[in-house]
Amino acid sequence: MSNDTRYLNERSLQLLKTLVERYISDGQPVGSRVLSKDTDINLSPATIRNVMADLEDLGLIHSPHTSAGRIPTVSGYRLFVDSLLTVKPLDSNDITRLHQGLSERDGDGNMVGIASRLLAELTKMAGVVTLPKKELVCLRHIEFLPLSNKRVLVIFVTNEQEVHNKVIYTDKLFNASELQQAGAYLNSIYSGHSLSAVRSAVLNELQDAQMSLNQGMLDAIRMAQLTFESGHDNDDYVLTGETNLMGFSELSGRDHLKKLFDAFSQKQDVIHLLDQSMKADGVQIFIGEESGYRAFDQCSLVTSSYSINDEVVGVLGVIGPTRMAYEKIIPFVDVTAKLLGAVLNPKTTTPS
Amino acid sequence: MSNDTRYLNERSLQLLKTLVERYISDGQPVGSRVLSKDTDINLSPATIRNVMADLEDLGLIHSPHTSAGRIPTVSGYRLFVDSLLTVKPLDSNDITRLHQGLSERDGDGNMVGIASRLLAELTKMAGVVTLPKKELVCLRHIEFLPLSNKRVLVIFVTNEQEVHNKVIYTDKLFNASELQQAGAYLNSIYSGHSLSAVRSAVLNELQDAQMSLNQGMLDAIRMAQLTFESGHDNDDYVLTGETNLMGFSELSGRDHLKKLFDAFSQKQDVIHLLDQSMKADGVQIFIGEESGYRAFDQCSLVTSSYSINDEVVGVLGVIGPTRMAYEKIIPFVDVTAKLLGAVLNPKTTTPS
DNA sequence: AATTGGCACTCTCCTTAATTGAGTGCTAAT
DNA sequence: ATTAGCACTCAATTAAGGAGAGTGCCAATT
Repeated sequence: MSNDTRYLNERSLQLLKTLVERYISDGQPVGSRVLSKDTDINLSPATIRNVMADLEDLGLIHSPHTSAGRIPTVSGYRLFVDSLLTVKPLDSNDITRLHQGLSERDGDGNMVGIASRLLAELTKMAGVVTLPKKELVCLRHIEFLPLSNKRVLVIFVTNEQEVHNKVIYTDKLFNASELQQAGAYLNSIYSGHSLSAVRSAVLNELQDAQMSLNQGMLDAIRMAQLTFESGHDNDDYVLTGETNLMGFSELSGRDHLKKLFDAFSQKQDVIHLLDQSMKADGVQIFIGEESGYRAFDQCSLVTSSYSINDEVVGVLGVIGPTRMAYEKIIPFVDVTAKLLGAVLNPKTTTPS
Repeated sequence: MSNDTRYLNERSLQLLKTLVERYISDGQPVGSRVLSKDTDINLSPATIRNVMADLEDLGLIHSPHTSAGRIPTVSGYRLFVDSLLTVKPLDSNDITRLHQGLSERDGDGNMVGIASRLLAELTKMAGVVTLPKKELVCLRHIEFLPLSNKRVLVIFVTNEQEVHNKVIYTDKLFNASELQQAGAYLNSIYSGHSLSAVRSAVLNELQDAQMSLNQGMLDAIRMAQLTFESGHDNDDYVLTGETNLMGFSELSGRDHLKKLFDAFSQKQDVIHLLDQSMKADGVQIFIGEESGYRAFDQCSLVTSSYSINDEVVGVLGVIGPTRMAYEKIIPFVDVTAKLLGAVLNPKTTTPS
């Protein structure tokens, strides 16, 4: 199972590379004959068979059955993406679409959702984007509107332009102008602070119960507490384009898709997987079983963390079949992550 | 093809009813033998075969092939839902879930999205909800925040608690307090008006160019125009739970699902279909080909319009296989529509 | 020593044929 | 009007027989 290139000469690697490329584009096990024609090295099928036997011994390829061609194993894919892949520059069409989508947003929706949709739409696979970490999301503006029955609609804006809203239940009845003052007060002291900073500051204020606070301020802080008290990020990520996965024959093994979609709605496993790639920055790839979750056995996940001001705040990526065009997807995910980071940054202007 | 009950005696109808029920629950063509055992009328299979032959002549049922049982035709289903169906009272669990979901909203999201998700989740099919008509959505609050590069983030609240946001591009640079004043001004004159009223009022103001307006007011009105100028409702409906449809074997005829999902993303046909049921109020049902769109051949659509203050403003519904449990879905859609209407109503308190 | 042609072998896929079984329609008996 | 009986039809399952693709190995070639 060693995927060390030491044991392989140039020619074997070249052959492995074209084999993987061929399998990715055709989806059929590739045999010695087609490989002999496809590659520029002129070798007879027999010779190629010898090489392939070696590659199989190393665990890089295997045949589904005696008389089929070979397909890459997970290790084979791994070697391919790590050492053999020639990444293509990003399609210029895609670049424009990305820029457009992330800067001119026409409809409702936050950037995270938009990014996810773009990933899915342009790759024709599933796109996933985690919500930015609370510690690094900063509050820009908060506002309260009265509803019936002591309920209050809270609207708050984070980072550059992410709008959130939530309904809270207050202890007493407030009128519109009281709420407006509360909002103004909170804006004056907390605007620019991270959400988690606001949360702990609020808790402190309430505990200390300083006499320097008048009733209105106390009410305001109490409302802030209700607003930020616990996960407004129940849904830790936004996943779109699941239906794109239906098109791939290798995933349509009946309950395979079912399992996959179940995993998506559990969220548990996906979150864990995405968390892993939070640590490293740059593009990371999970191929097939590497993820460790059965539901993703036939899938690959290409992720990249995205950052605000050089601090990693979230992860985004693409989920598709193992047999995906890595050379295009990798730069695509990379660029998207960078653009999303830029557009979320509250301090810089978005690149035009 | 007459589905007039005149031509059928009580017994035939009873038989048709149990046949449809049986087919809905089992998904298998039902033959004379099972029908003879299932129904309380004691009849031999032979007799039942005679009756079935009659029903087939009337176009209410048909066999897929010589030696299979019978399945209902579209007309058969139609007669069933129109005259034979015994609607079940709504499951009490579902009622609680609906109430919870539509009153306590914990996360982000607007009511339309929430309603759609509830429909999908509780019926295990696909849920769809159109956005309320602009003419009847009233503006409650509007607010502007500065972004970089002459861009302005607009946040506005409609009806009771629907939060929208949008980025507009202004002609000149505004600072935060200018924008705040503009918001205050617009709130004072337009709050409580319908969106379309605001739009036309704004246009008038700009054309008249009355001297009674100072520069700040003009700027405010100009921004209102940018905000409401054209469809912020590009996406005319919210569809969720598409993936639930994957589970139904009768839809999984390979490209059948593909066609269906294509239709969903086109939106065109779906919108047209939903518009039709906007006219009537109460629950409406499109069975199979009745919809007129090939993609929905194997689907039924159960819809109901929803109203604010007795004015129909939108439609919501459920999409599933023709073979669905109408007796449960119909009241479910009905209730959901009423609840959504209530919760959107800006003037009343939501029912606890 | 590396490469190649030749050949037997294996295994999937496709087609054809035979068997089974569920359900019908018709007819004659009740 | 209902029912039992019976011949008939047709999908679904199973079995068997190629056809085709690709391999592994060995001996011949460079």
